[in-house]
Amino acid sequence: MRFSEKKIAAILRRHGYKFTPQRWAVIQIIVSSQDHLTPAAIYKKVRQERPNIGLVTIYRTLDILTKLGLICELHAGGSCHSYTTAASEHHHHLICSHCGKVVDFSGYDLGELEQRLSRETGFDIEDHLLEFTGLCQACQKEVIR
Amino acid sequence: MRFSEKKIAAILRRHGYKFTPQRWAVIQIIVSSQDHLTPAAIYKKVRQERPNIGLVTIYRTLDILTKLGLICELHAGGSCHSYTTAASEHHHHLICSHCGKVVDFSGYDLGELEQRLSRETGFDIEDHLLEFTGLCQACQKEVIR
DNA sequence: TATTAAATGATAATATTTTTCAGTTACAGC
DNA sequence: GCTGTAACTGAAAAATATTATCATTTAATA
Repeated sequence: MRFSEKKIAAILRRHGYKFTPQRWAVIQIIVSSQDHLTPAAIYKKVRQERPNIGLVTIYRTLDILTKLGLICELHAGGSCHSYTTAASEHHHHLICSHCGKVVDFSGYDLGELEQRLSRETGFDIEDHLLEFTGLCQACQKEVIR
Repeated sequence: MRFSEKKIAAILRRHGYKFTPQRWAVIQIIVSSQDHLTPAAIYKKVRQERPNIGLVTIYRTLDILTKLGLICELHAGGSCHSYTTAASEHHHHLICSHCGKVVDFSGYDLGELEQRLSRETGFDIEDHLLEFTGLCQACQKEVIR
């Protein structure tokens, strides 16, 4: 229920954004998809329900949703500029390189490594990106390698 | 000496590519830069020495060098489609979000996590991406937050 | 040195993202 | 419920980024 209409509306308003049917449509498409989608793919899907929506609105909405932490970008496996639901507060991704399916995982602590790196390099570390790619169970059967 | 002219020439030839002055120029620019560069930035720099080089050659060379594992793409901190030297066999990155400086690190083993994820999700994991972002020592002094 | 497959640069085509702006809409305050 | 207003939208154009095509040139081999 993290992405109920009410909840999303509240989050947007709390940050000074309006809750519009266009934004809601974009969120629904991303949340209801198992895999990650590019802006163009989201545009295509959303237009099936709202034929008048503009691509620019997609880009603007993706920016806002990313800023609010409701969705996140993927990078590994050449999937730059693809988006998926940000299911939990802090998490990492496991991406199927064949079907694009995304599985979240959390509970892995990089704190110790972060401290080691800080100590060794003098960096003040702010953030990190950890993603795995591979074949999901379903695709392993399908793909002959 | 990992990127001596002789060594690079040998690697290219071994894989059926020719060693051209254009390719050597691109490699030198990337290797001699502390931070990561976009194709456009590389183009601009290389043109100072070879004004006739085409942008297409940059793209083609980046593709080849990436395939050969001599350079690698960065992703964290909005730096998608930037390239840096692949200094060692297997390594991860620490990227300064202010000046773009890249520090490599290795010796951190994700094998255990990988096995846990494999077991829990059924994925056959092939690859991963681990990058940290933060402020390098020099930039910490400069940037007021 | 001659041969040839591969690489180059110019140009055009395509794809992606951002900007601009006039008209529309959500929503806070009445 | 209405109204005023700031925020949002869609269309079009502009700006960027990337890829394809092709005639010419070049590196590498014998």
